[in-house]
Order: sequence, then structure tokens, then C-alpha cells
Amino acid sequence: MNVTKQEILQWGEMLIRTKGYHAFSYADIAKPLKIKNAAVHYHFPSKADLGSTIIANVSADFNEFKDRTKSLDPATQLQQFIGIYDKSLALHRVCIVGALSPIVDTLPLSMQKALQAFAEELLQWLTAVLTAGKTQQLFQLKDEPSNVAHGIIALLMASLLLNNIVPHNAYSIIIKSVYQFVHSQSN
Amino acid sequence: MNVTKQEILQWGEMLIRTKGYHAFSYADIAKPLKIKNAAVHYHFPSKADLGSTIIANVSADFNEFKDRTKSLDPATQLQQFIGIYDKSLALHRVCIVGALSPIVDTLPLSMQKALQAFAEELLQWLTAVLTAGKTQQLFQLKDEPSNVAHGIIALLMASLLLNNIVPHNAYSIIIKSVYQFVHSQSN
DNA sequence: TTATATACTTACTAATAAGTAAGTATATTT
DNA sequence: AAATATACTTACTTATTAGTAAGTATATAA
Repeated sequence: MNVTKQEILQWGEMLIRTKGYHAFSYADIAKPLKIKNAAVHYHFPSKADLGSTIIANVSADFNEFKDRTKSLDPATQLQQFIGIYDKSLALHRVCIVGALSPIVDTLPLSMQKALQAFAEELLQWLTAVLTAGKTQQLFQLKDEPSNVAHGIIALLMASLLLNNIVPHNAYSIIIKSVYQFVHSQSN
Repeated sequence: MNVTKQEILQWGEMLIRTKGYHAFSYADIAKPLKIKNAAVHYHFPSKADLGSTIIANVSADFNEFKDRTKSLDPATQLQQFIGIYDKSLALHRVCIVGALSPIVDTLPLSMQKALQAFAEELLQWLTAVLTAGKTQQLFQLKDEPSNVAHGIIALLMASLLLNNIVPHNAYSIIIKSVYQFVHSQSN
């Protein structure tokens, strides 16, 4: 893929995850890359094209993560999954679901679809990990794996959001809860 | 207070909680109220004034709630607090923290301050309720009340966000987790 | 009765947004 | 060597945005 196109996607993802979808413009991407607005339109004719490609890219990254960690034990998989959020925190970014779900009704349909698909992927993968961990007695769950997965995804996304607006480290407090959720010994 | 001013605040709050801050304009408020944009500017000269007043209003509503429920037992207080989110779900609105925290860096400083203050109010109140419930042995907490409060607030806000983008009832699944968090018998 | 405050409307400005059409430089293919 | 595809820039349009200045109707107060 073209280098400029990749850089546009990287900047765009950063902007969505720090400013949301409606608070950035093509100029915010073009300026730091030292190209013109029209160059961004060349690669992504409409903002909807850019937005849905960014979500698809996040989803592709997650699929790489799944592949990379598929042979690890469930407790380690969960730990590395949480590591993704650790990195987001360090970069002062929220997750794409946290960034876009509050304004989903205002997004182009292509982005809504991509976002819904990604959220389902997350839930399905985590449900499978929890189910495996339960079978291997690594996790003691108080509820169905799918329900626990919902709780964990909720905690992870909200931890990044809350951390943005309180003066103390809400993130690490909430991450502790995640481990309590599965009663895992891995932390 | 002037009726129009109140209606502006109501519509504004609805818009923030369904479309976010950057996806609505003064025209979106003026049109349904059958007034002109300039009338909105008369009551709220800048969008920052409107936005921070809306947050202050949400905070005032919460203070009314606190007052109304202060003599109830902690388990009922928690239940009624969750009832606020039930109502938000029914109205297809996310909470103000969920709506604005992902884009806090793009907001006028007055709104950032108001939002931070409100988030702290929520956490402080819930911490106090959990502490009281623990003392009265209504709740069995696995961690400090303040930490559990963080987890519960995180679950509540994220439940409304997730419910917007998955086809099933993520909200009620996550609410179940909230009750498991405190091991309360009240549900 | 005159002045003043309130709650607007009319009519505007300046900035920024997404998006497009036409042109250009460079590399690749025929 | 000519044609074509790629990756842009220049220059523009149209719409929308927040915000303002000046005027008006109505109620209230002096």
C-alpha cells in the first residue's frame, strides 16, 4: 500500500481516538503529513471511506493479535489483551468503540456497520477465551462466559474514558477489577 | 427561569447525549423550538456557555437525586441509581460522561472542568454508599469501596455505550454484573 | 408617560467543512 | 516513443458553522 495512504490512516486513527470523528477535518491530517487536503480525498474520496477503513484496519490489527496469541493459554491471552489497552493508555488514546459508540447515530452507515462488526468480534473472541479458561480451570467465573466477556469489555473501554477526566489513575483501579472478574491468579 | 431557556437546555442535553457535542449546532436546537439561532445565542452567547450549563444542570439533577434518596438504605440507593441508567436506556441516551469523555480534549475548558467535577461527584457519592452498605453488611465487597465504585461507574457508562452498537441487550447483561460486584441480594 | 429591561428577530460576517474538477509530474507499460 | 496509470497540487464551490450588530415588540418600573 502507498506510504501516504498508510500515514493518512495512522493519523486518522489517532485523531478519531483522541478527538472523535466530528472534531477533526481532512486539514488536520493533511497539514502534519505536508500534503494537500485533496490528496487525502484522492485516497479516501469521502470522510465515510476514511472512517470505515480506519475501523476495518483496527479490526485487522485485532485479527493479527488473535493469530499471534492463539496458542497461548487463556490467562496469558487475557493478559495480553489487556496489554492492548495499556498501550492505548500510554498513547492517551481511547479504544475505537469508546470513541465512536456515543455518536453512532451520527456516523455514516458504513462506519456503523464496521463498528458493530468489530464490537462483536471482540465479544466473541473474549467469550471463547473465557470459555477455554473456565474449562482449564484457570478462571472461576460467576456467570456465563459471554456475560463475563460483556462486563470485561465494558470495564476496559470505560477505564480509558474515565481516566481522561479524573485526576487519579482510574485506569489501573478498574483493570484490577477485570482480574477479579475472572478470579485469575495471573495478577 | 425563562421557559425558552429551559427548553434550550433540555434539547441541548438530549442532543449531547445522542449525537455528542460536535455533531449538533444551534440550528438543531432552534428549529424544533421554532425560534431563531440568535435566540439561542441570546440565552447562551457561546456554545461553551450552553455546554457547561448543560453539564452543571445534569450535576444539579444528580444532587436532587442524592437528596431525594439520602435516607434510604444503601442497597436501595444503588438500585435507584441504576434506575437513572435504566431511564437513559429507555430514552436511547448515553450518560453525559460517556458522551463527552472520549472527546474531552476538544471541549472548551469550562466544559472540561464541569465534566471532571461531575465525574468526581458520582464517584464520591457511590463510594460513600458502598462504604455504608459494607458497614451495614448489605454489600460484600472484594476491594476498597472507592475501587468498587470506579468499577461500577465504568460498567454503567459502558453498558449504555455498548448497547448502542450490539444487536442484543448488552445493557441488562452488564447491569447483572454490577449487582454481582457488590454481592447484593436486592436483585 | 417615559424609560428601561427582557426576549426575541432580521440580517449579516468570517471561518471552516467536505468535496470536486482540472491540471501536473513521474513512473510504468505498450 | 507514445499512451496510460499513479499520486498528487491548484483552485474552486457549496454548505454549514459559531457568532454579532442592530432593530422590534412587550412588559415592567420610575
